[in-house]
Amino acid sequence: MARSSVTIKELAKELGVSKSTVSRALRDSSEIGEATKQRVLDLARARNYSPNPIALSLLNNRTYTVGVIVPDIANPFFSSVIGGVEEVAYSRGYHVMIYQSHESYEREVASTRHIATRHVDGLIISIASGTVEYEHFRELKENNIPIVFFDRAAEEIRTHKVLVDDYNGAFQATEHLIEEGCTKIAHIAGPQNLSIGRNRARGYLDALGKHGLPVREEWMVHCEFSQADGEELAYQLMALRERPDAIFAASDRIAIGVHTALRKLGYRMPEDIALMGFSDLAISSLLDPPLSTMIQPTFEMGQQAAVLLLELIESKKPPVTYETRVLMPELVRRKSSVKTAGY
Amino acid sequence: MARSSVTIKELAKELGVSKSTVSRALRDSSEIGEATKQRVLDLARARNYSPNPIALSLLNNRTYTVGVIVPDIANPFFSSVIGGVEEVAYSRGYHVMIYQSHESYEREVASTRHIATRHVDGLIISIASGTVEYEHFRELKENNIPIVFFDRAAEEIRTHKVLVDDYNGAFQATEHLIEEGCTKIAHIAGPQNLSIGRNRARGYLDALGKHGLPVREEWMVHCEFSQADGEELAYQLMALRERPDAIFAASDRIAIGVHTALRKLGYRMPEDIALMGFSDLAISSLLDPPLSTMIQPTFEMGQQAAVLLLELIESKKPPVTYETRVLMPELVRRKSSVKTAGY
DNA sequence: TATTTTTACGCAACCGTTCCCGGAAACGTT
DNA sequence: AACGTTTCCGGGAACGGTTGCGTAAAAATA
Repeated sequence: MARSSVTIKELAKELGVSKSTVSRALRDSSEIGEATKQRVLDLARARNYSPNPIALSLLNNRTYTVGVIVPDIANPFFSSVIGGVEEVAYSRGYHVMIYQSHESYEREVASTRHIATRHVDGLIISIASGTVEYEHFRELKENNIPIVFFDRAAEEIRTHKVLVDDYNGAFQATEHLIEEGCTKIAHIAGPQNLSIGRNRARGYLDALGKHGLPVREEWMVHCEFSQADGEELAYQLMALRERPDAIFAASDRIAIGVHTALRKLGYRMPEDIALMGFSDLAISSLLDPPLSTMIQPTFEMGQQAAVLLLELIESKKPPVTYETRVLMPELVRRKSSVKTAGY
Repeated sequence: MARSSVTIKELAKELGVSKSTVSRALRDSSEIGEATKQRVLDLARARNYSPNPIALSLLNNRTYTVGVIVPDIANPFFSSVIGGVEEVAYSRGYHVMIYQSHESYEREVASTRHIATRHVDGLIISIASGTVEYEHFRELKENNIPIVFFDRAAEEIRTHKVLVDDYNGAFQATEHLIEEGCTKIAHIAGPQNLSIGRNRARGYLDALGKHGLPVREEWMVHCEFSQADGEELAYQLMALRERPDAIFAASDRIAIGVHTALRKLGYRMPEDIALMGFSDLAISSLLDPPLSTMIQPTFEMGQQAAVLLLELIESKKPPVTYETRVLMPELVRRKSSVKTAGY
């Protein structure tokens, strides 16, 4: 099946002028007479002409397309970020190609390489939890394709980054549990090869420290960002001789697993044990009891990432300094953690 | 920022041969001597050559890209379909560009046009609930860009379609409620301008008819596929003088709204009232009680749509006849509707 | 009126690749 | 030795645009 749209050459032949004249008339060049300019414009409109973007790409080595790689588009966190990216990209004439890494290093590398050969103008990415090597990002940079990281960044790659202040968020979350009167607070941490996993764990530890609460090794466990792992670890935690009176999960996915486990075990939240998640999942408010969590500014994160990327793309020379923007998550108090009156 | 990769011309100059020779050697043409072929291949590997896909696109009017337009990528139904599309597309060397219509007719038209000018090889789409005009699809067909619809199709456009048997699914769902002993079954239907809305409503009505149950006008209401609407309408239904003893919601989203309302009102499910949704949302199993629903073969739907589209793209001439594949949804019995023992 | 300037357009190269066509050298055949 | 075949490779057009440069005609100036 072939494409059929009108070309400049056809317009030119029909009007009896050269294709350069048509091209210039279309771009409203000053060196084309008013009369011919009108004739060209009229015919172009009549024939419903639109320039071939592929030819343009070939000419100026630009595709007006940005690639986005996320672990999973079904995750509302990522789809919301993508929404933000799309908004600013589309408004500035760029397309967005979305790739999924499915948390796999191999697929991330494959997608990155694909993007490189596809001559995408730039890449916005949140790295997969399985990624430990960053060579594929260096290759991109060597090809002069700018990158912006969001949420999960490769620390050693120098480029713009848009992050959430996971440390502070976790700190706030933990402090909230403390304010609710909990003293034996456990943490189910995320993968420690991801900075978000490490930072949330640090925030937890420092909050405990600030309030002089004990840090017990057996109360701090870690796993993948998965519901199944969360449920599993909740059983372990509650089986301990010294039970925690609160669990702070590093993500809502984990927290939902914990939630399921606690209900199965017959615990009441928050009376018996308080629960907090991280990164609002929209499902979280539907649970019974609804889950307290840290809301992340996802849409805004996408917008900012896109703004930074387009800046890189459109500037002639590499910037002198790279920027790291840090956005603040916000505490949402729901029933799973709020013991105090008034709720 | 410019791209930097090696071109055929550069390889040719370095080897002292013509670019046609290099091109042919790379494609392993039989009319190039073994010796030169090796030299070319070696240098190409050393210089890390990869052909410029843009130039290729320009040449044969192909982009090896398929567009996908869905109302909302955050909806697991659609993201799962996209997963299926990606799987077969990638395995056959195609890229996938994802667009969101956000249920808006205008955005759907804009995306469709965009896709047309972008010279995508084909389009896979599930139309927005706000779409009533199909002119933009005709334009695509005029440009010889093949389309495959999934789930929500434009009936008057002749092309391949992959649908779910909504009629039968709704029929099964309703029959299931009847088997559980419900006799006063209400239906919250979806938008009636979408075939999936209409077909599910028909399935509901016919199941009632088959079992000789009354069809009461006030027990059949309709709204958008939204949680808020579902909650709203649940209040209305339960306020009726003659209360239903079961509600079949046309989608899980609606059903979740109903679920919330019923709990707020103090009803027990399924004892006081049974509830069924449609199109498993993954959240549905986490509700208390878990929601019965009709699982849709989403991933498979994506695969089939992609297979059909690639077939259209790669065949020279338009097919003599267009195919409509109908996939069967599957009943999932959960607590919200199962009164009988053994659960 | 002769000369210079401006206006308005065409020619051709270019982006990176493929492919048709044509031709030189090496080879095989009588 | 003369001729037809292969084998192997280069030239150049084409895809659909943009753009630098050259130039004829028209307009402005002397």
